[in-house]
Amino acid sequence: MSSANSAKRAHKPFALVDCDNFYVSCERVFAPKLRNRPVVVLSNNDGCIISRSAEAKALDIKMGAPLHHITALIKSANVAVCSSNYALYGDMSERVKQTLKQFSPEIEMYSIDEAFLRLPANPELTLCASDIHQRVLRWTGIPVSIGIGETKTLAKVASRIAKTSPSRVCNAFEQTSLEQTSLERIDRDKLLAETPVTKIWGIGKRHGTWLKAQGITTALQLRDINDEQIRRRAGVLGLRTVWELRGRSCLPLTMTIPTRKGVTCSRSFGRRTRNREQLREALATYAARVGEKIRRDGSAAGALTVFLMTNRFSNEPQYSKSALLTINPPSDDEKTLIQLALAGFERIYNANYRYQKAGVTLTDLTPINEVQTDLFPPSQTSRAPEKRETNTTQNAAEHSKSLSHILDSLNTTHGAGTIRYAATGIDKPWRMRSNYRSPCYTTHWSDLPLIPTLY
DNA sequence: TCTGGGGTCCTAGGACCC
DNA sequence: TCTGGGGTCCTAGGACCC
Repeated sequence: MSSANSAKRAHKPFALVDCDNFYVSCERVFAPKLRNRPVVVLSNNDGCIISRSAEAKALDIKMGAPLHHITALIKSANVAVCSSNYALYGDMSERVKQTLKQFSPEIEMYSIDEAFLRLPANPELTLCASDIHQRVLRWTGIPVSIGIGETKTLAKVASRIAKTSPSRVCNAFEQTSLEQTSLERIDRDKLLAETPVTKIWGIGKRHGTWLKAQGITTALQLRDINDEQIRRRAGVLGLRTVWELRGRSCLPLTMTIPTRKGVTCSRSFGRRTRNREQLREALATYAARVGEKIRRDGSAAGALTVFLMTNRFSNEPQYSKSALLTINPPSDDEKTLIQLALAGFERIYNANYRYQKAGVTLTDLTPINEVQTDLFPPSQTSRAPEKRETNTTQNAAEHSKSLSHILDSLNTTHGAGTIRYAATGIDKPWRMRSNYRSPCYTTHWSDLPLIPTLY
């Protein structure tokens, strides 16, 4: 089969730069005592493991393992445990991005810990990748692995191999027109043969199981599958993955941040609750938070969804319900969003269940300055006495909107939650757990690391 | 007692409307 | 001989990603 060789070759290689054990690496930058020992970072609510150091992986601690399942091992192996600290990780991610921009203006931050780069065609690709590795490590303290290929999917495959390579680089780009000088270039068929089909970007559990049933267990076999067969089963997305494995680039670099379709804030509670007031407080809090997010983006929401659910792992009766409310005209106003969330809550609340999780989603987002105002506002059609009243109503709406922005600036300057609506609660007994939280070393003045005086 | 959160895209059935 | 059909909205869930 020569499809890999006959496929049209992309002009410039894609590199995937992937931070190693990113959250653990961030924690280690400012806490050297965490180096050379097993470390794990927990999900929100201190629920399960979402990042592991190499030492923790060696202990066979699994990704996604619930903390309470491995408490004995944590203790016996002296594993350091951190709650997640997204303010720190987001800031470190930005530093990595700024460093990578030195190497190519064509960069896509794909996730908090991964970036695709389009590198200039260069006979010394492997050397260039080593430079990237060195500089990111020196400037940010974060170790990265780098995979290179004709397509994003091939770069991903290569980056997985890079993780186990001493140089942390795997170059799978087939350079025909350029002089190949690197000794590290890998035979791509061999690379694909070593990659289990379930490790390919875009192939999840379900499709992986089906492929195995067809006798397809490696990336090499998937690359050579019949187009129609994969399209029928996995749709155009599956077909695209196969073409990408053949070296035909279907997924371009997206350098502009796509406008978001929706924004969600949802949390599991510290403990299950059926308490109406607590649930209202939680939902008001989540509504306030999504409001903050869209105001930061300069968007207004045209719809709000609120949802409640019971614990899916328990034997208790299950209940999961959502309510969608339209916001007309679209708004970013905190008070409006809180009121709608609470109205939605009243539609779905059932006191017979204990709830584990709740959330608020905003959708139909439009730029705030493009929001259509009402074509026939009451003030234009009503007579004088009513006119005064509607003006008052409109003023109240304007007032409330600017109030939201004042809240934002106060909370930005003086810390989150400085000023907030009383509906969001005071004690918040439903709040999630976060018992092992590290300081916000890089984003809070009060958390700046201090260097002790030595004399 | 204890099992994350935030996304995108797709499908599918029922209600409802013209 | 014959039970229309095409659109949107809502809700729910599946599949995938980090």
